[in-house]
Amino acid sequence: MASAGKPRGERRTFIEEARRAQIIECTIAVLASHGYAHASLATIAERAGISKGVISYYFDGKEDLIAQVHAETMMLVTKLVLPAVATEVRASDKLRVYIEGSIAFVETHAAHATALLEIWNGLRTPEGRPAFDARSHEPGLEFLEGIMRQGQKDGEFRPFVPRIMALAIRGAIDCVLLQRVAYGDKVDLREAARELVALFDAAMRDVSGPRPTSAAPPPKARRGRR
Amino acid sequence: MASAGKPRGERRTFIEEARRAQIIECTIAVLASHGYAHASLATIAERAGISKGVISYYFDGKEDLIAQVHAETMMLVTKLVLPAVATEVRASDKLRVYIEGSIAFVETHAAHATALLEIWNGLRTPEGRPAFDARSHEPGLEFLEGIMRQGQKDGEFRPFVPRIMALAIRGAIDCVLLQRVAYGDKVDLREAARELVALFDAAMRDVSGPRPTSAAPPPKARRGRR
Amino acid sequence: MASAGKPRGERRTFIEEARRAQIIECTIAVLASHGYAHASLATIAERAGISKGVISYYFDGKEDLIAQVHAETMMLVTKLVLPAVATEVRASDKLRVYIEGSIAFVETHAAHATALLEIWNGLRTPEGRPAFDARSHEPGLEFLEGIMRQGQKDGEFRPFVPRIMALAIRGAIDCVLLQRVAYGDKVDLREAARELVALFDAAMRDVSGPRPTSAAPPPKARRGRR
Amino acid sequence: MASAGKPRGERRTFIEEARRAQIIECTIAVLASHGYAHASLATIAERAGISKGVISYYFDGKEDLIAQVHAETMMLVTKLVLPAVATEVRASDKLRVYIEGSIAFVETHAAHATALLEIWNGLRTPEGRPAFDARSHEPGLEFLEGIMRQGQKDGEFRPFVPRIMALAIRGAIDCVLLQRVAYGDKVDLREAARELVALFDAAMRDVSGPRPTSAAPPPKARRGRR
DNA sequence: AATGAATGAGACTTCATTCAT
DNA sequence: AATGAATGAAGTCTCATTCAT
Repeated sequence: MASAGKPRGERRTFIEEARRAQIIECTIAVLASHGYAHASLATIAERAGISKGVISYYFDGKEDLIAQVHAETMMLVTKLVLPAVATEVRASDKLRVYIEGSIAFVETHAAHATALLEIWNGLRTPEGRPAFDARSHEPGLEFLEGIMRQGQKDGEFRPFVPRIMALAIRGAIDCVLLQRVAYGDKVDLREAARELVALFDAAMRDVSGPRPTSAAPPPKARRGRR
Repeated sequence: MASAGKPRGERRTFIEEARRAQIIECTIAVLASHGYAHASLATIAERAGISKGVISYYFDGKEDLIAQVHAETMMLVTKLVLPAVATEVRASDKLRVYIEGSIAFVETHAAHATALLEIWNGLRTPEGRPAFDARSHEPGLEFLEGIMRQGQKDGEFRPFVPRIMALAIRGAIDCVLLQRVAYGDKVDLREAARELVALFDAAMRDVSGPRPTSAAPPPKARRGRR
Repeated sequence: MASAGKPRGERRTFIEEARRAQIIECTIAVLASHGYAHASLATIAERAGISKGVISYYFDGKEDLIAQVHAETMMLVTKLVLPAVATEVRASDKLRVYIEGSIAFVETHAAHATALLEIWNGLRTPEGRPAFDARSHEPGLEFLEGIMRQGQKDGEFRPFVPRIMALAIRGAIDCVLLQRVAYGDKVDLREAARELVALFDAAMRDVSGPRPTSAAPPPKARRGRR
Repeated sequence: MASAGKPRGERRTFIEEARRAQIIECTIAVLASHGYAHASLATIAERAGISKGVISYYFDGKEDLIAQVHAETMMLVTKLVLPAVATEVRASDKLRVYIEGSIAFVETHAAHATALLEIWNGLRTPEGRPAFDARSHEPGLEFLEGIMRQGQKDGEFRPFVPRIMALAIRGAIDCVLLQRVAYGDKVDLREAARELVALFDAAMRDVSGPRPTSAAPPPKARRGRR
C-alpha cells in the first residue's frame, strides 16, 4: 500500500530530488554491474552509502524503483535519439541517425544501456512471465515501422514487412550492446554503427528502378556523420 | 561438493541416463514457463514427480544443472541446424538454410528456445556477471562469420565486417523469438523466416559487379559508409 | 525518553492543548478504521495532516499515546454514562440506565467505542501480556458490583455473586459492540438495549417473595424505554 | 502460492503429523502467553526448538498456520461441548450443559481458550478489518439461537430476541475467560459456571403462567450438575 | 513548535543445500 | 537410488524512533 509519509506527490524538495536521483543512479550502476537478479536493495543501498530503509522511503518497494529506473532511462534514450531523427527528412536518413544515435547511447551511457537490457530481460510478473517483455519494445518498434512505411511510400525502400525489419534493427543493436558488455573496449562501436547503417541501407533500399523522387534531391545538405 | 556415489563419470546405467534426461527436460519446461528467476528446484522436482534430493544426486547443484541444460540444448539446436547447412554449397544458400533452420527450431522446440534465452539472460556468476553472456554466442557467431568470409571470397557477398553482420543475424533471430514468447501464435514464424532471409540476402549480396565466380571479385575497395 | 521541552507538565498553552486533542482524535479514528496492529504513527500523522515528529513531540512514544487515548476515552464514557445512573435511586433503574447509556455510547460514539475495544485487545506489555486486560475493567466492574449489592440489600435483587453478574453485563455489551463493528447498521442497537435490560432485569430480580420495600413505589415516573 | 514440496495432501506420514501437531501446539502456547501481535514465527520456532523454515515447510505461511490453529481449536471445543449438549432434551438443560462445558473448557484447556480469543481479536484482513470478527462466532451463535427457539416453542422460555440472548451468553463466557487470564487461579470457574447457569436460567425461564406442556414432565431424570 | 530525512530492528518468505534413513 | 525433513542465509518490507534544521 502506498503508505504515508513518503514524498510521492508533486512537490519535491531539492534534497529529496537529489536523493531520488542518487538512488536511481546507483540502481542503474548495480543493475549494470551485478545483473538484475543480484541487484538487491541491500547492494543498492550499500553502494549509495545509505540504509535500505531510505529506498523504501523514496520508492514504493523494489518494483516501483525498477519501474522508475526504466521510465527514466527510456526517457533519456528517447530524448537523446529522437530529436536528431526528427531533423531528418528522408526515411533512410532517419534510420541512419536512429542507428547511429542508439549505438552512440551505448557508448556514452554504457551503464544505462546495460541496465535497460537487464530490466527488459529480468523483470517478471509474480508468475514468472516477462513484465517488460517484447511489449515494452512496442513504442520503439512502432516508431521504426512508421519510418519504414514512409520510406516505402516515398519509393525509397523496397517492399518488406516493416515489423520484421524493425525487429531486426532492434535485435542487432541489442546484440552489439551485449558484445560491448562482454568484451568491453575491444568492440569498436564506431565501426558497428557504420556497418549496421550500411547493412540496413542495403537491406531496405529499392534498387529495382529509377528513384521516383529523383527530381527531389536531398532537401538539406548532407549532414556529416559527426 | 561432488560427494562420492554420484554417477557423474562416463559409465552410466540406463536408468541413470533416463533420470538425467527427465530432469533436464523438466528443467527446460519450467524455465520456459516460469522464467529463470522463478525456476526453483522445488518446482522442477514437482514437475518431474520426484523429490528435490534426486536433483542434487544427479547434478552438482543448480548451477551445474543449468549448465548441462544449456549444453544439451545448444547441442540439440546445433544438431538440427548445422547438417542442413552443410548440404548447401553457396554461402548465400547456407545462410538461408541457417536462418530458416533457426526459426524452425523456435517453432518446433519452443520450450527449448525459450529456455535457452532465459539461461542467456539469467545465469550469472556469483558476482553477478553474465555467465553465458555474449561469449556463449561465440561458436555460433564464428560459424556464421566463416560462411560470410566464404561468400566474400567467392564474390557472392559485398564487403562488410563479418562479425557485425553475424551479430545482426543472431540479434534478429533472438528478437523474433522474444516476439513469439510475448505474442504467441500471433507472430507468423514462416513470414519471419522468409523476410529475414530476404533482408540479409539484400544486405549482403554483391550487386556492384558480375556474378559470383567472376575472375576478380571486389578485393576490398570502398569500405565506405554507404 | 522524556526529553526536555515537551509540554508534558500541567502548564499547557491553548495551541498545545488543541494539538494534543487533535492527535488523540485522529488516533481514535485510525484505531477504529484500521485496527490496532495497522494503526501506525505514519497513518495517524497523515490523517492529522502533520508530520510524525509532532506525535513524538507531544507523546512519549506510541505506548504513551495509546495510554492517553485509553484514559481519555474511558473518561468520556464515564462522564456520559455515570451521571445519568446517579440520578436514579433504585438499583434496577441504575442498571437499566447503565445498560442503555453504554449501548447509546456505542451508537453516538462508534469510533470511540471501537477504538476502546481495539486497545483492550491489542495493547500489550513488551513481553506480550495484555496491558489493558481485565484489570482495566476493574473500575467499571466495581461500580456495577456496588449497584448490585445495593439492590440485594434493598431486597430488589435475588442473591447472586455480583462479580459474575457484572462480568456478564460487560461481556454482553462488548459482544453487542463487536456485532455492530462486524455487521454495521444491520445490528439494531435500540433493540439490543431493550433486550439486555429485560434480560438482566429478569436475571436479577427477586421474585421469590413479597417486595420488602413494597410500600415505596417507584420514586419517579417510569422513564420511557426509548 | 502453494509452493511445491510441502506435504499438504491427504497422505501424511507419522513424523509429519507429529511435527504439524507440535507446531500447532507451540503456536497455541505462544498465542496464549505472548498475545497475537507478538506471536512471531521466530518465537514459535524458538519455542518448538526448530528453525523458522520448518514452519514454512508445513504451513503455507503464517496466515495458514493461524487458520489451522483456529480450525483445530474450534474443532476441539466443539467436540468437547456439543456431544454433551446433544444428550439433553430440554432447552434449559442444553443451555446449562453448554455453559458448563464452555467454562470447563476454559479450565481444562486454558491455553487453547486464550489462543482462540487472541485469534478472534487479533486476526485482521490486510486492510486492518477483523478477519475472524463476530462472523466467526456465527456457528456458535446460531447453535445457541436454535436451542433458544426450541425452548420458546416448548413454552419453557419467555419471549425474547434469541440473537441478543446468544450474544450475552457468549460475551459472558468470554469475559470470564478474560478474568481467568488476568487473575489466574483467583477466579473460581466452578462458581462462575454455577452463577452463569443460574443467571441465564432466570433470564430466560417463562414464569408467567402454567407450563404449556405441563403434562409432559422432564422426560429424563434430572442429571446432577456435579 | 515542527518537519523531513534517515536509521535499524524485526517480521515474513523463499530457496538451495545438506543429511539421516 | 531416493526421499522427506530440516536448515540458514538472503531478500523485501514495515515501522517506531531519532535528529539536525
